Amino acid sequence: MPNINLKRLSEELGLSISSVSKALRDSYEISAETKKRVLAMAEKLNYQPNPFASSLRRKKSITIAVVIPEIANNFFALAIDGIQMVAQEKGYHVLTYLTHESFQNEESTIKHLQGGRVDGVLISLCRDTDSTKHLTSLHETGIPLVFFDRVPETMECPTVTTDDYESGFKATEHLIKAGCKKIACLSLSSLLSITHKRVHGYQDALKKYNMKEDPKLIIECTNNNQSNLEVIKKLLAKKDRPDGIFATVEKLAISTYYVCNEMKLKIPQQLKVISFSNLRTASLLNPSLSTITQPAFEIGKESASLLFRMIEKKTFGNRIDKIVLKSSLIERNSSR
Amino acid sequence: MPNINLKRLSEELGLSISSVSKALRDSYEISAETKKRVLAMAEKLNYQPNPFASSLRRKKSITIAVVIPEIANNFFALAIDGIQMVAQEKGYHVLTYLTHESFQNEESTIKHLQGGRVDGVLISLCRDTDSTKHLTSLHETGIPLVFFDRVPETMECPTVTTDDYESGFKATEHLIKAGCKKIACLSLSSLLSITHKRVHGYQDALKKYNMKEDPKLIIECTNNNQSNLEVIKKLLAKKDRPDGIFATVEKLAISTYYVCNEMKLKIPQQLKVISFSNLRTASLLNPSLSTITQPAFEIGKESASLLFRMIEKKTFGNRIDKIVLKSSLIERNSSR
DNA sequence: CTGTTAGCGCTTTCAT
DNA sequence: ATGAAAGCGCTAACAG
Repeated sequence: MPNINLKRLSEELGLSISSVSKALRDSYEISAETKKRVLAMAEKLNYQPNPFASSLRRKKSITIAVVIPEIANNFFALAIDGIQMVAQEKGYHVLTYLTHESFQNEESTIKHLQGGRVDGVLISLCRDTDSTKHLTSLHETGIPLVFFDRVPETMECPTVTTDDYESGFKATEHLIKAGCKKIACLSLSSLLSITHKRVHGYQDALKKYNMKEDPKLIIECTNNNQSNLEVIKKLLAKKDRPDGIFATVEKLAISTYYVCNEMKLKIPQQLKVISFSNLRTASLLNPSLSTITQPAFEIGKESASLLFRMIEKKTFGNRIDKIVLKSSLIERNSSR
Repeated sequence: MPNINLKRLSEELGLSISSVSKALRDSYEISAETKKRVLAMAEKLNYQPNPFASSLRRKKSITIAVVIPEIANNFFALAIDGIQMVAQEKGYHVLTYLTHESFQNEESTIKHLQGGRVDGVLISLCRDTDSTKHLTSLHETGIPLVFFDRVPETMECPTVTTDDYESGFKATEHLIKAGCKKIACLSLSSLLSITHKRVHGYQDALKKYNMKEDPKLIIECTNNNQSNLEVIKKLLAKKDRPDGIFATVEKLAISTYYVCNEMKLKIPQQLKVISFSNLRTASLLNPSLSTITQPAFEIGKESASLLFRMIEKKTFGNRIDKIVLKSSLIERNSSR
């Protein structure tokens, strides 16, 4: 902890503590002359205000929290980048919490945040979240809360998402047009808004092209990578294996690549794969991969901007913003 | 901010504030009976302590800061994952700051942290850092500081790094053994410990195999992606272009892939590339890529563990830890 | 324009 | 075993 505080500064300057405080906050009550002296002395002694004293008194922390399932994930890393950019502009600090897809972690994190440690919370739900009690409880304490990407489906709240349904539809359509007759869909969890909607788009695309939907082809994966690999392997080992795969999240696409690699299945000749992915180098490393790329950085920026509007009460009364951004479909020569 | 505090709790229970406080901290001065009552009431009213009051009083924040150049970067994302894991175990909060490779940002961030907002700092320097004044200043306030990966070379301090010199040596040797006659080296900045050491390894490998070192083949890149692309393009457009490239950081490898893609240069037939990379899927997407992979997650864990040892004063007096982990060289069929 | 004063909510002696 | 009281460092009325 720093040992040089307002008291010390004021003694050094022969001023009262409050005058020094006001000078430092550039109050109109203080003469330009004094301000200069104070600033100079603060600089000289390398004065750094104690943030806790200030937060305690002013009842604001100049800090926001970001709660996400994981960080070693291109989407979330980019989103955080966008969030940090906005936060930095506003002079806010950013606390990051990882839930590792565990509802328990999410719950306890949110509970801790009710202590007033932050002025606002950005959150992307974990795959197991099936209750919103902790979230409404946080909301009730008056702390602004914005959901991004993985949002609750049964709660009125501000959200920033992408066009999941449309993207799922288009991705599937892409595979159909590329000649696929049997398309599997890898989903994370039916509880999750994103996969739920993406799968719905998949189903409707099949319907549109009069392809019958086979429930066994919609595979709900777990949070265990090993078991996901096995399930995918089993799927692709079948004689009548699918000729197309729609992976609703990047991680499952990577698992698919891995299995194909192991089984010597050629993409796209033997299996066409399309996935949500923010692996920006994927098509550089393998030019035949089609992806749906979310504007992750923009999602981060939009979410943070919305949150700050709420913190600064610049958003009206009980208006609830729902921002939807567009993903981009990057089609490669998978039809070749 | 929460409205339910110790005062309210104590009124509800008919106890004094201090007794309630002690009960919640499980003090031996309080009877088991009372503790139970207090805990129950705290639970019932969903009491969350005000972290600022506590921090102000106890002069500790239960928070650490992580200062890194960027987050949309596989190495740093994984490192943060490791850091968060340890921090979470210890019940600490994690503040993240991005410098975006700007020395100014780094300086002002470090300066802010002198206010006592955190109990310790983990930092990986930005490419332009050429002074350690801000760092020694932070150190002098008594806040424990651990450097990881990008560490200062002119300052006695605890560090967690990988075997950069050896890896650079081996990577270059790999290219030489694969038949390369003219090997270029893409460096980020000579100010940076990691690239400095990696380039040194490159130079010594050339020496060992009696290949003359051409200073024009050691290319110091900038923080501007566009201009890096142009430099690489120019390098590869030459009639006597190199037949091997050693990229000291992942970003430059990706730029290289990109240029090769554009110029229709085949990797590895026409150009062998090896790079530091934590793009775990690289070889999945293109099986001919060789990489040096750093144990990023472990680096994060080790750094955080070391920091906590320092915070808890479990590390002796003026002992300075220097932890070096090993990278792994993943050799692919680039010699074919 | 400057100073005095009363807390913010919590921890921690020190009494009882 | 419990309570009274001081104070962490800062801000914001309110006086002067």
